Amino acid sequence: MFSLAEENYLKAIYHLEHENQGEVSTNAIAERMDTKPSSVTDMVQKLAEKEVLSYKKYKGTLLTPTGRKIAANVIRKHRLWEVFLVEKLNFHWDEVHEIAEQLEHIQSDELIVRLDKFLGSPDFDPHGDPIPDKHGNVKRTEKKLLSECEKNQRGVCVGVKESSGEFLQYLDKRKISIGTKIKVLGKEFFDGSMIIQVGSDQFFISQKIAENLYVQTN
Amino acid sequence: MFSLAEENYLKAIYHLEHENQGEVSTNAIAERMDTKPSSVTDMVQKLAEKEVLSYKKYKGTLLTPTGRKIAANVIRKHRLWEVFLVEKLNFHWDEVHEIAEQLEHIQSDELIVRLDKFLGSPDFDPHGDPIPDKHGNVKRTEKKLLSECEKNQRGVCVGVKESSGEFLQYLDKRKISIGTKIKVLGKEFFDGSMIIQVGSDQFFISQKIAENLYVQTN
DNA sequence: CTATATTTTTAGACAAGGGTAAAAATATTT
DNA sequence: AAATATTTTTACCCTTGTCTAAAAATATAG
Ligand SMILES: [Mn+2]
Ligand SMILES: [Mn+2]
Ligand SMILES: [Mn+2]
Ligand SMILES: [Mn+2]
Repeated sequence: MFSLAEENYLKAIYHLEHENQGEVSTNAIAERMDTKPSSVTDMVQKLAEKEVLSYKKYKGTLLTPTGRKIAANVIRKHRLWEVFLVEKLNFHWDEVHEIAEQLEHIQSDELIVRLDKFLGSPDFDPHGDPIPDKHGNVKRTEKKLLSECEKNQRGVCVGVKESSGEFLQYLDKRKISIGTKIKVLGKEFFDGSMIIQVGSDQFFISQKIAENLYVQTN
Repeated sequence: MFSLAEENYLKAIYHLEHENQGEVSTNAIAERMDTKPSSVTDMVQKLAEKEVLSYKKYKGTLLTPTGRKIAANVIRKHRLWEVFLVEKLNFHWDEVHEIAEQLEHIQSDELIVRLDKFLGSPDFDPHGDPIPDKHGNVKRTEKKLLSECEKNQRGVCVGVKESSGEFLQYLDKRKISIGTKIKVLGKEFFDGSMIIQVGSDQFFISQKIAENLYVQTN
């Protein structure tokens, strides 16, 4: 029904819509997909024909309900496969994204029904991101960046914004993973750096770290 | 390294080489891959450039050792995924081939190492076909078609030649699967039909059935 | 040993997806 | 309001993998 390339466009536009709250520009898509704006224009016009997104020249695009559902399903598959890779094949959470990028395009509804059951119908992937249900609905949780927390606030790590290997490996070294409790002991206004407590360890983190860690506060 | 299309050609040629013991003709490849001879000529010339097969105009092709290894690895992945689908996701053996056709192209050596371990390093797939090892070596077992058996011979079902849904469903109805013991009670020379015993059931099978069931005799 | 049939290759076209360069539209400065 | 900068689109080309039609090579029959 939809080619690998089309699925990747829909997924990228879905994510950009949520990040930017509104129409998605041609350039934004091109940058995200690491391709050229002219290629994006072509594809977006094709997808508009197929009625999975609305497009007006020079005005940007928005997914239709159909398009959003297709995109959410690809993301569902991506995240379920990531759970499989970590939980069943014992991959580390920083090793699974590239493989899931391939697996998310396998076409078989029954496969996903069974994979989901096999994994115990997980709600979140190994990076703390919510797994859309079979109808494309996502349970969005209250979360904020650690950098938005104040001194003495406590939170539980629920996800990462960045998920590069380097960053995830840093978190590992600091023994931070999904579910880890974090307390802000101090915050430097000049550079946004913090002193935090993780278990019995206390250490310094830069603003760059704090800006890429999602926590749920109570 | 090799595209999905290229992998499929190598796999088809690998199988044809084993079936026909020798060079594989352009037409044979076209028929197997459900494509046109002219397309095959194009692809075969490209693969010869890449030195995964040898090709002389009008003479047919043979895989090089490199080509054979690549093909065996695709087959390894196909069969390991089939084991996964049947053993872990509880698919039926007649439902897994199409999905494995997609999964066999996922590119990640580490994934296959771990999948193999997760499955307990199986030697055979759900249809009784041997799984090549990581070097591309296949343990070929002594097996023959049930149609080649004589009256009163006993054998164990070790595989199927056909693996269409219809055939596998027929076998199910008759309670025949890999490992099932079969005894030939009678054989009709006129049409090749047989009376066989499976467990406590005795029934008639046509030659078409007997020609598509592999057994190991002792 | 020709004549015919079959197989295989070549030549040219097409669709998908992507790239360059230039034109057109929109945004931002002055 | 013009001038300039940026974004977006168009026009055209490229690669992969496919197809049709015709030409060339090989195999088969008389
Ligand atoms: Mn991912
Ligand atoms: Mn993830
Ligand atoms: Mn199969
Ligand atoms: Mn099989």
